[in-house]
Amino acid sequence: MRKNQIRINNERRILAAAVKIFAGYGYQGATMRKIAEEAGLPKANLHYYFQTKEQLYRQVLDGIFKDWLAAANTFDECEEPVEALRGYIETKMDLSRKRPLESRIWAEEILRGAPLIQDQLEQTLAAWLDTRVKRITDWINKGTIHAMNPQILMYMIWAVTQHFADFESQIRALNQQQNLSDEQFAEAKKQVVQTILKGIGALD
Amino acid sequence: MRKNQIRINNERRILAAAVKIFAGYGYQGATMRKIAEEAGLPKANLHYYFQTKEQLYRQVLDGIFKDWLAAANTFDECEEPVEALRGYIETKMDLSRKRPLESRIWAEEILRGAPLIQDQLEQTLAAWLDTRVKRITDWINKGTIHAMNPQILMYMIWAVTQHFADFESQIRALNQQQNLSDEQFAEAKKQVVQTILKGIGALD
DNA sequence: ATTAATCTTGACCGTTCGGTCAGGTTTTTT
DNA sequence: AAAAAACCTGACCGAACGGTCAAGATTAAT
Repeated sequence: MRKNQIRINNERRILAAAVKIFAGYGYQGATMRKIAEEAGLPKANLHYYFQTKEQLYRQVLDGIFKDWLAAANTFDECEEPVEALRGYIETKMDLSRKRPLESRIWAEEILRGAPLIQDQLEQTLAAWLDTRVKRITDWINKGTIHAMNPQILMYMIWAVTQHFADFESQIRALNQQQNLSDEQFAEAKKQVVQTILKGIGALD
Repeated sequence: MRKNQIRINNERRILAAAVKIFAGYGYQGATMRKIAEEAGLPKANLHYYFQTKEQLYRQVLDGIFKDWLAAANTFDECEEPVEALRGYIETKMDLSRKRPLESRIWAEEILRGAPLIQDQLEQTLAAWLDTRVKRITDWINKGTIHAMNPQILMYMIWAVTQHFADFESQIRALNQQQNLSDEQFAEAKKQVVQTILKGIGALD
């Protein structure tokens, strides 16, 4: 069942190029020509490995979705809200720092109304969210954090952490045309964690 | 200098249609045909009022940018951080609720690297941010709120408030395929204000 | 060594894109 | 009422799009 090495290599090359181009131009703005150029392959070759542009795009989205869900590991492993939420927020911040392109592709897909991943959102992501909501509800019932709507808390965490990837160009324009340095980003990460944890009453 | 009423009417119609189509499909995905259809005018007529697609898009962006900046009125008028920030956050939340299309167009523009509005970000928005940063710094020096990076606080506010417009389709998928009701949105608004104000030490 | 399977690619196709334009109609000015 | 200005629009254009295909090159299986 192991695929030929040639296929493995070329599919990886094409997917990597597709991530760059989709992130930079959006689904409609990305063209098979640009992706082919980025991958260093003739356009017809792309259609040999991926029949259509939409199919290629779907595979890119699938990869992103898996990273998305995997980021919750720390959340699940820790008992107390401070460790669990700090770990989750930090992991999501690191993901925004290391894979901003993927975050932007995801954001654009949602922005357009999630035409291709609505099912996954309603099924997989909804179930994923449900189990985390239950854990947060437990914390609230124990009085470890303030009473609140757990879903809205998750939205806030997603919004803030992904903002540093999705709105990178705006942040750069407001930071003397420089991307955040590692030090600045570390400061941002710390402040985000601190503000949210304090905001929900998990600290002090 | 007053323009003909015909021109005023048609430009408004076209701009309204353009907002819908640009928000729904993105800049590249939007076509002059779709905008013309939405406006109920022949395509050639659009080019009579707006020479190019890019020019039409620029005017849409300009309108959004003005609303963006105007939302800071409460922020400027209030003396104390609790009133000022609560007012600003609530205004931004209301804007997300009432004009989600505009928020999405803005988000997509930033996502693509702000190719058309980089200058405005670096000039106007940077100056705008600067004066608000100074006010927040004053509060910090007075000890009214915790020590922190004011810019990052603003990023957090923007991220969270705009998330409810930009990621509406994701929120809907996680809310039994229903958009947030007025009651749910009011709850979200309250929780966002509460979490941020508490998070920066402005409450208790 | 031969066959079979996989991979590669330039040339091509129908469609749709943003944009143009000539010529007619309507509105405003005189 | 006549002239001028503004407005309207079907038909058209070159360019670029996603996708196809036949024929050759390369690799794997026998």
